[in-house]
This record gives sequence, C-alpha cells and structure tokens, in this order.
Amino acid sequence: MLQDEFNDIERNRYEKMLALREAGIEPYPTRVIKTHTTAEAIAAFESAEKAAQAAGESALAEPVKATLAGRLRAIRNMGKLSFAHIEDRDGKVQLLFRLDELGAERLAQFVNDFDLGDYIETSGEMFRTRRGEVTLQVMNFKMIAKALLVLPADKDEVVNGETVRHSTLTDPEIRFRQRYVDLAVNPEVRETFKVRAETVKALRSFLDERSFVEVETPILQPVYGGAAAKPFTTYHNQLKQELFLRISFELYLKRLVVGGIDRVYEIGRDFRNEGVSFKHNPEFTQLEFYMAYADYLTIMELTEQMVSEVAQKVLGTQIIRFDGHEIDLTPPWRRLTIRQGLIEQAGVDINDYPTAEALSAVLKEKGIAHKPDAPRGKLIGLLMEEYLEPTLIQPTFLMDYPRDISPLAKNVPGDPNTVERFEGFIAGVELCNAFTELNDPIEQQNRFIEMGRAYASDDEERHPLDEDFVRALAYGMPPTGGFGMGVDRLVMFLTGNHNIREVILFPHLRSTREEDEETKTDTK
RNA sequence: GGUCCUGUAGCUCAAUUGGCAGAGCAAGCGCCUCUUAAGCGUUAGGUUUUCGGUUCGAGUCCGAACAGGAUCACCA
Repeated sequence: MLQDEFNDIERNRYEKMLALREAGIEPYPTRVIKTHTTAEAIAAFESAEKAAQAAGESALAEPVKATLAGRLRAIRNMGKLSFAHIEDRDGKVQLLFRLDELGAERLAQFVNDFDLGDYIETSGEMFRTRRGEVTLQVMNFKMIAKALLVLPADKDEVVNGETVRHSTLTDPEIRFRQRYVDLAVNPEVRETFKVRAETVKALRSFLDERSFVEVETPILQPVYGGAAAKPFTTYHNQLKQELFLRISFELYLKRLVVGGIDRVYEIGRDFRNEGVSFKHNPEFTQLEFYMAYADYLTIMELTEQMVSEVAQKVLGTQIIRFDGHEIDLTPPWRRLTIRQGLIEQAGVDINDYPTAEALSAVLKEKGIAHKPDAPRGKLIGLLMEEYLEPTLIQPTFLMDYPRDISPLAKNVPGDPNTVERFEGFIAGVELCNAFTELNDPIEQQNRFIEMGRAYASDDEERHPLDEDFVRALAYGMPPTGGFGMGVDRLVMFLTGNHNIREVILFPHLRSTREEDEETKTDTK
C-alpha cells in the first residue's frame, strides 16, 4: 500500500489531506473553474495596461479579474504576505496572498494547508508588483488536488535573462520509469514532446497534401517481413496460433498499392527483438510511405523536401544543431553512390572485388572482423560503417546498395549486383531507407528463396517467404517508390537529443523486482 | 551477451590511508507586508541498492545479485 511506504514528509502531507476532509474541505473536488491560463492572464493584464497608457490614465479602466488553476511550484512565505508561483500548460504566474486582503485565518489556511506540488484554484485581480512582475492578487483560493508525494526540489534562477535550473531531477532511472515526475519538474522535457507531436503532425500534413492515404495495417502478423530483424512472438489462445509483432509495414503497404491505393502511408509502431542502445528501442515509431509511378530518385526529392519542410514548420529554421555540428537541411541534399563513397573514404573500388571471397581479403587486410561466410553485401556494409557513414555529417543520400542485402528492391538497370536503394544520413546516423520497389513477382519469389538460403545457417535472421505477398505482386503492382524513416530519430535530430530514450515518453527499461512481483500476484 | 563505470537523506552531491555518515535545496518550528535560487534562526530526516566475506572496525576492500550509464557485439 502506498501509505505504508510514506516517509515523514509524505505522512505529514497525507495527514494534512485527511484533516482537510475532516474539516469539510474536499481535497480532491470534482469541479474546477479556470477563466484564463497563466499566459492568457498575463496577456490580458498587459493589454489592459497598454490601453490605459494610450488613454493617458495611470490606473486601469477596470481591474483584470481572473480565476486560475495550476500546480504550486514555489512558495515564499513572509509572515503577513505570501508569494507563490503556479504552473500550467502555458507557463507560470506569480500569486500574492496578503493579510490585508484575506485576513489572518485565510492566509494561515494557505500557509498551512498547501505544499509544493499541490493544485490550487485561485481568483483575484491582476496587477504588477514593484519589481515589475505581473501577478495575481489573490482574493479567493481552494485546494483542487493535494499532492501526497514530494516532487524533486528544483529552482529556477534568472541570470541575465537566462533561466538557470538548480539541482533538478537528473537520475535517468527515475526520469524514465517515472516520466510523470520528469515532465512535472523539467519543462524542457515537455518541450521535447511538444516538438515530437508537431513533427508527426507536420509529416502527416506533408503527405496528406500530396494525396497520400493514411492507413493502419496489422501489428499482429502470422508471417513477419519487410526487414531483417528478429521479431517478438506472441500467441492467440483461442485460435491456438503463433503470431509475430510486426518488424515493418512494408509488405502490407505494398499489398495496398496492388489494391489501387497508389499513394499510401502509415505512421506506427514497429517491434524488434534486438539489443537496446542510444539509437535503438525495442518498440519505435516508423513512417513508411509508398508512391506508385515513382522510383527512388523521385523519393529522394520528396524526402529532402519533407524533412526540410517539417523542420521549418516545427523549429522555424532548416539549420539544426546536433552533436556539435551545424547541419543544413535545405534541399538539395548531397547524393553519393556507395561505390564512389568507398573509393573516396576507404580507397576501395568494390567493382574490383565482385565476389565475397575477394572482398573478404580486403577487409582482412584492413583489420575489419567479419564472419567467414558473410555475403558480399554484408562485407560492403561493414566497409561503409567503418569508413563512410561517420563522414556523412551534412544530409546525404547514400545510394545504390548491394543486391544481396536488399531483397525487396529493384536492380539498377544493367547492373545485376546493385539495386536502386538509398539511405539518408545526418550526423553519421541513418535517418531513412528507401528504394525502387521490386514489382516482378517471380523475381521477388526468387529473392525470398535466395535470402532463405543465405541465412540458412542462422535461423533467427532467416527471411520467411510470404507467399501471399508474392501472390499480391502477381496481380500487378505499378512501378513504385517506397520509403521508411525512424520518427524517433528525426525527433532526435530536431531536438538535439543524442539518446532515443529522450524522445520516447516511456522507453523500455528492465523490469524491477517490484514489477515482477506484481505480475506474479496478478496471475494467481 | 562481453568489457568498463556508477548506486550515500525526497532531489543534487560530499565523506582523507579502512576509524563518530555531512552540505545545499525540499520538510517541521519561530521571525519577517513586494519576494522570486527570498532572507535570518532552529529542529528533524540514513538498513550508505541487496546478500555474503575480510577486519578490532567497512560508505570505503573482496565476491555475488539487482538496477542504471558508457562502449562493443547484434541490428538493411
């Protein structure tokens, strides 16, 4: 029980709450009145002030009355006078409780009943203090929600117009497990998630404006595919069926293109049963879109337009700062083939090494560890990671990928080893992945079979053959360009966060013993 | 999964060679009618993550577990 674990401070608050109720004051009342947000109240007062000034009056024509509601974030009791700040979605406003105005009994009620973190409804008149801060002179107030637990201490100091925070919550474990506390005390975290919401909205409207149709496809799938990743498995009890959580939307979205929804997109969650890192969370948000009568060159143009427009809308600029770099998202982005990039950065022309064996020798020479039976494409991937990707700071489309690691992409005409695929890189990190979609059903079937053979030694990475997807292609899919992007990654770039957990509200953490025990008792 | 680092009051952090576990904020009490990291005085607050070991004595050394972080591996 919550009460059993209270410390002295929390017990004191709990008892205050009970005492209020005893005295006939409900600490969690049902209704609340709020005429202005904090920012609206300040704006209303300032415009009244301006109007008075324009009329040459020293006093307002009539007082600006407001009823505000919010969380108490600072209290400064001064005996016969109390200052406080409340916070709501718009910001903060100062309250002034005066003995003259309220009387000794009411003032004492504020001082005694209220603690930092409590929610208060308060009404009065706006005025400006001698130090110049727009403030609510409190005439009435009431508790609207008592906080029993104590928020971490944090104080803002304004130094030369800059807000400096003092010893606020930084422990990542509490910040992510109890994100509500993090959000409550760290306004910049709230800001990050506002940017995230705006980003998703801007992506949607970009695609909507171009006649893309937003759809939702199955998360629980009998056959997974569209990426080379290990899936989570689950089980439908009544159907006695093993199911997979999707690792991509690709195969379902292309079925929809076959069905005639020739511009289609989905924003949703993918699940990959792999290691976690600063850029990987087991569930992450993906945007995929498919555009018929287009190829990867069309998609490249659309991508640079989309990302730069989203940045402009959300941040008001196309210049972002990330990892100490100033990055310019303005189109056009640099286009670089993998072959050319590797010639420049690694001094290797992959065309000189047409077999995995030949390339393997090059990697050995350069001291890059790899599995002896790795396909040629994987070896090229290792070279890219080592020499090429870290150099791609400004937005770059890295294009023309090895065929054997891209089973869903169409060949570059006349080049059997290379497919029309690109990945967008910013600050050395992959942002998106796109290709000219393979629409030849027989070729697609062969590629699945090839992949199955290539990964036969490692069951978990095996690409399952999705027969229904092949059948769909056999009904005819127009030439199509497809695109996938990690939305979390984009938000990382736009907000300057280096860890994906900073842009996911509830990132995955190992369960605690407490949670394990709760699960046990639940199933009893 | 490997390697390295970290875990001390509600929060942020100290603690000398192994020798009485401390500060600021937050909290309680007192004073204070324009404060804003309010101020002054005062009081309380600890299973040093957990379990075990070494030692006269462990926050500190050793082992294990748990959690977090960094990095590598994995990851189109």
